Amino acid sequence: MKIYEELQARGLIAQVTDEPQIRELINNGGAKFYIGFDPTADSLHVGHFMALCLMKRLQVAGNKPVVLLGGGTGMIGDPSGRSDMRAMLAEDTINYNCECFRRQMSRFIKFGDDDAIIVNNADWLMELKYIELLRDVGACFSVNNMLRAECYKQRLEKGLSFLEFNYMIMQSYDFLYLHNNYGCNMQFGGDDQWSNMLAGTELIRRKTGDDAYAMTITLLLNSEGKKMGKTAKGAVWLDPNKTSPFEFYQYWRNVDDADVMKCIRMLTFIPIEEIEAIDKWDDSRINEKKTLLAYELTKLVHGEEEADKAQKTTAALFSGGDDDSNMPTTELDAASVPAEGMNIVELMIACKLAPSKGEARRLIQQGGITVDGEQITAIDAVISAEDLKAGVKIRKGKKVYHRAIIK
RNA sequence: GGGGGAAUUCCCGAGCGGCCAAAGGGGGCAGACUGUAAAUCUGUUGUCACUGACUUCGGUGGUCCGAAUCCACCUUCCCCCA
Repeated sequence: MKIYEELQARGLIAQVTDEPQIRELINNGGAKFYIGFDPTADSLHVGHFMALCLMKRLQVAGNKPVVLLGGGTGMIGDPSGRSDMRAMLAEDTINYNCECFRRQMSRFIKFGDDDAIIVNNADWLMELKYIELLRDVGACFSVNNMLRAECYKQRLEKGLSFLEFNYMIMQSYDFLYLHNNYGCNMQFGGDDQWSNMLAGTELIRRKTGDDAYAMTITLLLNSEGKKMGKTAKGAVWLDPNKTSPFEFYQYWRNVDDADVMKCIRMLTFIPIEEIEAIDKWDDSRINEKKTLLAYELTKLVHGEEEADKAQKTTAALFSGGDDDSNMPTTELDAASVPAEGMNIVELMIACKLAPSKGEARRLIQQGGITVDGEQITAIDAVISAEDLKAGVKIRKGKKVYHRAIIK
């Protein structure tokens, strides 16, 4: 199976500008393609991960990848598909984020002259002269058309600043620049980027007469149509300091039944034939599928060792083993613990299991707190200093485990 | 440039000068049921020294015994006309 067909089989392809051409190009390793990443945070997330995986798949098939860091476009902020304006980022923050991205990416993609290359659009966008750009590029854009773009729909109801309106032009300019200077003939991106990417191919055609292509990756949506990789607390990050491998593992272990196969297809590198076989498994093996998904992904992102640890810890917690070595742990300062022990409410605050004492009490009153397997019923319960020295296992609700120990 | 409207708690959104820590919904958290799923039902959802006190309704001042509510100015946003 060739790469295009594989991407298709995995359900990764959302939209393409010219299917026969693109198929031909990438199946024969003829594409020099780029994917842009705007440095909106100090860590990559799952959406970025999908793009990086795509990059890898295409690279293996002989195509040349270009990573574009959006040091310049990050100064503007992409309004596509958003209902309100992004917070404007300071230049320092953007540069810092770019550095973080670069470091994380090098774990997934091999950079070098013969491998992937990485560029930053700040290098050319920041130099642009306003009037010059307007005459050179601005003349090629129809405001009427831009306003019709799907990606602005929500924003036209609530308000779109001129700053953000220019994002599409900058992204198009990037494509043109990479086409002229690096021989890029294709752009990939999330499906929300479709309008921006089309504008780029259009601009290249107008300025150079060359054909360039664009293809978008299906956004990873759950069965309710919401973006996956988000939790109440925010995104699921690839940075182990922001989302621990255990949390990462748990996120995927907990996906809805309806979404498991889609995730396995789109996110893992398990061969298609195997995936088809897994898809035929009996419903009673649904949890096996989830475990597989969680393990595979954790392995890809954090490495085999971390994946093993996360899996072991999970087995211990949910199936009654006793390996708690990988559990999130709070080390208490011996001096902060009174000789007679520590109040449970205080302990929960110290472990950040509750943001306020009120909430800690509520959790206890509702029967949501267990210490070393015993449910706590009184809000004035005290955990003895001896127990804390040995380390206690606190469980909040069904799935949150935490260990507290005096160091 | 002219005219009109809006800003409330995590989000949306109600809110008579005192009975407002502020209706309702969403989301979150916990409990029951389950399979670490979904759906459903129940409780809960500002902070603390918790029958009380304190902080909160865009910002700053003011009126009043008392302000989310009234007044002035400021900031931001939306709509209509140009």
